[in-house]
Amino acid sequence: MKFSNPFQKKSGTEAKVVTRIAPSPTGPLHVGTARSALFNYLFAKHHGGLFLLRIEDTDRKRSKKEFEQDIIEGLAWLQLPYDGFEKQSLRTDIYTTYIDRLIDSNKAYSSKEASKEDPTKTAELIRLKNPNKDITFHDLIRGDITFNTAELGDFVIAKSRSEPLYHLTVVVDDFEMGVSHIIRGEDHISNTPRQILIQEALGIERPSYAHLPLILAEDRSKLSKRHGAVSLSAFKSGYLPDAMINYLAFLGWNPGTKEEILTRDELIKLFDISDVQKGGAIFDIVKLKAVNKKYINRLDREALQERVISKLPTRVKQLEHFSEEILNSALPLIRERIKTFDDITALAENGELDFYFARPNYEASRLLSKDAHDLGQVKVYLETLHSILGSLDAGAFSEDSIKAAVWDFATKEGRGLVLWPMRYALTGLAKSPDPFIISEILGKDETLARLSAASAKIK
RNA sequence: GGCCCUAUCGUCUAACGGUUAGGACGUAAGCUUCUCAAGCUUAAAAUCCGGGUUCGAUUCCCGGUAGGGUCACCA
Repeated sequence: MKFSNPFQKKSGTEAKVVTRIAPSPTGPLHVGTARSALFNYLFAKHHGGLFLLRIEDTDRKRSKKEFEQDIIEGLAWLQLPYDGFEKQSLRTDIYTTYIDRLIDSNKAYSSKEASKEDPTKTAELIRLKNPNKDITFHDLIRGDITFNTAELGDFVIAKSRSEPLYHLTVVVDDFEMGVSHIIRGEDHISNTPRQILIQEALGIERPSYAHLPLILAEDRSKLSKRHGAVSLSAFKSGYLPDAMINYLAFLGWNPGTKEEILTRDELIKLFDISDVQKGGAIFDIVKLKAVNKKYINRLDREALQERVISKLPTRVKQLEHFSEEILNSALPLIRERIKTFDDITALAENGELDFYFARPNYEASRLLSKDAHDLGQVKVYLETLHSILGSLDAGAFSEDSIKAAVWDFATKEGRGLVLWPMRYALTGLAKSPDPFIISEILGKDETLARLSAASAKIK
């Protein structure tokens, strides 16, 4: 018994590489599935082929529309477009045809057995006649793998003619959709011999296989819910999709280039399935953040400003001097302080951004640097600073000119003794960017005003 | 437990029989405008163990050990 492949016939893609991901919508899109999608995508595009998405929702009870949505949105966020889409719940008739053929050709049989759910009832089950032989298949990453299928028995391929089960639907769909390369997680290795048995019973061609190493949690166990953020959607608010793609691509794969920040086109060009690692890799959020930072550094100013504004708590946006102009000049400073966009919110909540938009509040004694004891002296410094900066041209009130004007004086008196109170007067913070750049951002008038306010605090 | 897969710095990895075992992240120290951040420089840090094969093993083979996956009328 032979089946022709409808997909290949109608699209004339005989020699083409076709890959797919086949998630079941029983949970949100997992980072492991996302990486699987990436590798399938890279492999297909490297070979000028097609990448497909198939929702495996034959288990009606566990499948949820919202999870299907999450999977689709996740792929959209990552910008991994698929060239075809199928949903198994819509394809029952197709599976029935194949089940009938299997039964008609005596490769499978219907059997009445006690139901597993309710042992008092009997249920119909369709089982494959197992030829009980060794199956060896070639894995593009691991080489030949051999299983003795005898221990599998006559396994169940459908609950009834109209209720196909996973192994049957995968085989049928991969064939019907013309999938040439099945690239999936290592946890599917032991499913492969069953699926090959079904292919052989159907007389259809065996696709190529590649089993990806698993993404592991810190303790080297399979990454799962109990290890925290494993849903891709958890990364949408803080991370750039390109950064996620770049990081995921390098988890279990490496092009051997010195550069580790690569564009999508470069990844596609360089991707080679045989370079994929065999051992599992720990999902390292710290490294992900480092990659994300590199991408944030490359983000243009407008895009960054947009992200910053969306992350700022309303409390900060309501500060008296808040304006997008000031925010824009503070952007480089904010950029170098964040690894994810969520860090912006954290910064704001810690009060580290307030000084840009409001006069700081603090006790006069805080104006004293670590080694200083004389507040009266600080007052003199503050007044001197005020007069030095006051003589500067407001139009050229820049980081460099401010620094040039203040530097000699500060060096003569002791930099810490002068610069600490200057910075504190401007920010009210023990830790902050340097006083020169802050003065520039604040502008001449506001800088002078804060210096006066500080010296006024000292009696 | 059966079957299957895997094993290089803490982590991600390079090396495809011959290297002072390289890089990145992280860590430490130093430098750079007071503090912080960023940046730069430097440092510490690995071939799981035991046998083979070979003139020579991170690399090939075998065994052990360890870790992982899988054993549904889920996918």
